[in-house]
Amino acid sequence: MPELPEAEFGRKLAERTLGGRSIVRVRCARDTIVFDGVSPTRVQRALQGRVVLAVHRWGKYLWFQLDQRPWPLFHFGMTGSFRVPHQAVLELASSPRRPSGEWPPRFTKIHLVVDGGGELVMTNARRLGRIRLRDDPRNDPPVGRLGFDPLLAMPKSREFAELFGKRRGNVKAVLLDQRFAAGVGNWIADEVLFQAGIDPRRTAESLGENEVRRLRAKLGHVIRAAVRVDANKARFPASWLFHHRWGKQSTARTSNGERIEHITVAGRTTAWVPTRQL
DNA sequence: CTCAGTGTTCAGTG
DNA sequence: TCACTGAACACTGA
Repeated sequence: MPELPEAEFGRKLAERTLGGRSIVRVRCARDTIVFDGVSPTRVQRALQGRVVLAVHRWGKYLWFQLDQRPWPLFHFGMTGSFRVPHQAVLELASSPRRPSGEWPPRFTKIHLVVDGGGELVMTNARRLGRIRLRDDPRNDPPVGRLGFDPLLAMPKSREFAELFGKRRGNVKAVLLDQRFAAGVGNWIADEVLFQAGIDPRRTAESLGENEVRRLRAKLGHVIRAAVRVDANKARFPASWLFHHRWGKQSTARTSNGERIEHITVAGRTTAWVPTRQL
């Protein structure tokens, strides 16, 4: 699930559920991988009794601003999400399948209950997600090493071109590099390049001024559009590559009938349209 | 049964 | 320092 729009949806969900509340109960799974550099017990102690003042996001990372440090820092990996007890509308947006009746859900790593009865869990089936504690999540690593957040702090055109100009390697690798733009993942990178009409294998230095401007504009556009619909894929515009990219094989076509090809770029499966991306 | 996958990090190489 | 590759992590679903 998790690229910037999914993380932003999780942020809103957490803030709506926990904001201004004090945490009255914490249950942590015994998981020594997802809890990274800190025991589940220590996380439990750090959160128990604290007030959640706000929930913040940078790129794909989320953290709680509490009335006392350290603060918890979350990353969803490839399969994680924040969930709250059955709320049909929200479930639709966060999980494509499984109406799921069980609570807490399977693969729950942390389960929070706040005063007033609100509840939130983080699930993580594949265990590539992480829960950490940080004194200053925004500035400590790993968040401190991230580049700009395209939703919160998109650089002006000129600065964007400057940052981009320092990069080597192919343009898709640059988009995926979290030290450049925080929050871009595989499908967003492909979608942006598709809409900008740029071949993902092109080197960064081969792009002209107009292409760099287009790249910036589409990056902002794709992310804002996905955030606007709470990362609900069914509501992404019909023209997006996203809906067709998994057609796999030679049958995959865009809404205009153009052939979609699958290749490996920057070590990731890449869907692109050779007739449109030059 | 096998393999790829909406991610990150690290080791090794050039 | 930078960039690239491959592997590791863990598990599900095609």
